[in-house]
This record gives sequence, C-alpha cells and structure tokens, in this order.
Amino acid sequence: MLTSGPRGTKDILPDSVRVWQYVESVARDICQVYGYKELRTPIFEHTELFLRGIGETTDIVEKEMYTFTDRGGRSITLRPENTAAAVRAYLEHKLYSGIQPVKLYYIGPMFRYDRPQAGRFRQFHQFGIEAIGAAGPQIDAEIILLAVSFLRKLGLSELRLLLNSVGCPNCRPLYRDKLQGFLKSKLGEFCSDCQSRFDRNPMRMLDCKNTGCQSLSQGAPHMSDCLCAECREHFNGVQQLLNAAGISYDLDPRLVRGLDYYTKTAFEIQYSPLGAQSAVCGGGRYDGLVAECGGEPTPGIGFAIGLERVLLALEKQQLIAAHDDNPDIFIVSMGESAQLQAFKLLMQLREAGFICEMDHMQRSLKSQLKLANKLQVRYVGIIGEEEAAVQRVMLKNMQSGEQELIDYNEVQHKL
RNA sequence: GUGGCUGUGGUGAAGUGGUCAACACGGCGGAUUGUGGCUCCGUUACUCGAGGGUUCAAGUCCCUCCAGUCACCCCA
Repeated sequence: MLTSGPRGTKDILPDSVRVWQYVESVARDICQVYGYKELRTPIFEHTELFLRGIGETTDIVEKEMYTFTDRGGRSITLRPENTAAAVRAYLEHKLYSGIQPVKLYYIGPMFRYDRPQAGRFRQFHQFGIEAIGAAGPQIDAEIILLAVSFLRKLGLSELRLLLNSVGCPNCRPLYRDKLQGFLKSKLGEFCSDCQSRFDRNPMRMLDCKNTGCQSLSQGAPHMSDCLCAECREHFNGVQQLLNAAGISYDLDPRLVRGLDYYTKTAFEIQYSPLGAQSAVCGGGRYDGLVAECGGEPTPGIGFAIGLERVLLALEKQQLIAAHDDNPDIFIVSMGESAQLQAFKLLMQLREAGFICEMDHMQRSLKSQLKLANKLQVRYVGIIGEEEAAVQRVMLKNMQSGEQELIDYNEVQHKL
C-alpha cells in the first residue's frame, strides 16, 4: 500500500520528535561526562561482518537480517545491531593506536526482521556504547553505571538490573557439558521448546516460563558456580565496584545474552511495566569479538539501550512533559497593502527571534482570530487598511483583550 | 516463523442481511459585512482494510490476502 509504511516501522511525527530529541540529548550529555565519543557508522555493512561478528547460529543472523544483493553483486545487510560495525570501524581506522580504552557511543536505527509486538519493531533505535581495549572490571562497572544513570536521569524508576557472568571460552564449554549432563536424564519431561533448546542453547532451558520445566531444572548447576579462576575474580570485581557505587542489582544465573560474542559480564536492565519485551538495556563483555573480526585479541564491553522502549517507559510513568512552542504573536491582516505590511513585520520579528505566525489560507478576520486563539498565542497584531495607512499595528493582548495602536518598531518591546 | 484478538470518516466509536452508514470530538465556514475564547447553525464517509464468493439484497455470512495488536520464539 502506498499509504502505509512497511510493517514494523513507525513514523516519528512532529508531536513526538521533541521527546526523541530530549532523550537523545540526555544520552549525548551523559556520554560527554563519561568521556565517550560519538561514532557514526553506515546503516548497512557487508553481510559477512554480521555473520562473523554476531555468530552464524544466532537468531539474529539465522532469521532476522535484512539482507540483499546490491547492483555490484555484493551481499549487503542492514545493521541489526551496532557492536560489530563499531569494532569494524575501530579496526579499519586503527583506533587502537590512540588512547586506551577507546570509548565510543552511537545513536541510530537498527533493523531486524521480527514479528512486531509491544516494544518491538523492525526498524528501531538504539543508544549504545562500546569500550574497546580494557579488560578489568572497572570498565564493566563504569558502563553499567552509565546505563543506570542515563535511565535515572530520564526519571525512570522501577528499574531492575540483572547481572551474570557467562564465562569465557575456557570455562563455558565445561559448564555446558555439566549442565547438559544434569538435564539429560529428564529431557523427555521438558516442553518441546526446551527439548529443542537442549542442543542449541541449554542455558535457555533454565529460563523457561513453563512451571513444569522450572521445577525440573531446580538444582541445576549455575554458570557462576563453574567459572574459571580468572572469570570468577573478574565477576567479583564487578560486584565490588557496583556495591561501592551503591547500585543495587540482582544476580541472575539464568541471564544469557543471545549473541555469540559475549564473555564474562552479562547484564540487562528491565522495566517490567513494558510487558513481554521488558528489557530496556542489554549489554556485556565481548573479549573475543575483535580477534574474530581480524584484529589483535582485544577485550571489549558495551551495551545497547532500546530507545522505543525507553520512550514507552517514559509514557508509562507520564514523564513526557508537554512543551510549549506556541507562537509569541500572530499577525492578522486584511487587504492587499496590509498583507504586505504584515509580511514585512512578520519577517522583522522572526529575524529578532520571535515565534510568529500568520494566516496562509485567506481567512476572514474572525477566522484568523479564532486560529490565533487555537494556537494559544499571547499577542495578535492586527493590520487592516486603517493601520496600514498609518504604518502602525493594533497589538492585542489575547489574555486581557486589551489592544493598542503602536508603531511596528515598538512591537518587539511589547512581547 | 507460530497462535489469539481486531480492522467503519482526521479521531473515538454505533451498526447482530434489506429506507439517505447513528452519535461525540476535531476540521472548515457562518451568526448584518474590523475582533478570538462561551453558545448556536451549516458542512465534513460515491463508502465500511484489500480482493474474491454466497444472496434478489452484505459494513453485516464465507474464503484469501494485507495491516494493527498481544503472546510464543528471541531480543533493544
């Protein structure tokens, strides 16, 4: 249909653009405070980047990418997330040669071919940050603090921070074996979803909403109990720092990030009033990604915040302030010579920075005043034949109804 | 990709096979021709998401598709 946009996309209409700009400005401000610089990468990349970066067996790559062949025969994909692209840019422009860690942020549209739902769209927007080059838990804590404080600055409460460690290539395979060993004997009793998860992602079975499955997985080993010494120390370090910062969080042994590149710290911030899609922020460490993309082994960590979900949350909490951008003055005119005068006055006032409007529909005097009233202007300047003849304007205060005949030059002093 | 619900004007909606598709809000115009907000009046759907079918007759029944919405999967 010519008259409707593609499924899962939204137009951001003038009435809501202001809120977007506000949220974006809060994001930019906090990034400046924390020392993160904006990075703008293309909206599409070589498909290969996402296959390698995100992981070929992830849902995103298997069924959610907008992929097409361009006229040169290249396979191109609209970015489904921005971490891989940030790492690509980091390598391409040799950002590793500068001050470490490299701290970046981005705000922009992402694309995933999902079925639309509350809080989920095919084109959606993320504010995300990436810190590449630092391995210690300090940077993990910094990033989590940045996310939490961004959401708090917007006024959101009822946020829940979930924290876990998903281990590293040394300890995760061992854990996976251990978990599968535990679940294997009861596999037949799990729901069909869980049975299919067994091979693909057994950790997901701990997360099943089915109460039967939940009781079956009681007592299963937790990743956090099977971490190698290095991962354990790192995980403890992150918690210590969060404690020191007074940030409350819940350890969630079932928290798993869906993308292959995550290691160690995984976190998520939930805003439960949103319904099923309650994750407002998701992030974690990806120590293997830079090497996977062809660089030297380099640690990294980042998060992404879903802006649509943030806006939904702001709406739920009624934190969206109405902004007044009503005109300061509406110029009413009647007759051709008066119109010329009115137009000149309008230009003059706009040059001086006042918000001014006039009629563009050849309305009658009465209709112009009705319109001015609807626009909730404070003043109306009336220029008819009489006023035009003496080069003056009838300035009317719309609240008191009082009006006086004054020179054009006086108008801006009265506003 | 799977399932539930929904689809009437700019908006919210009545309408449960048969005269001009209620009503409310909004928009536009007007109420002796140079003055708004209140009130009153007029006007605003060759058409009921799209396309087929059943019927003498369909917004009302059937099918297909599309879209919205919520949930699963997954995720921001």
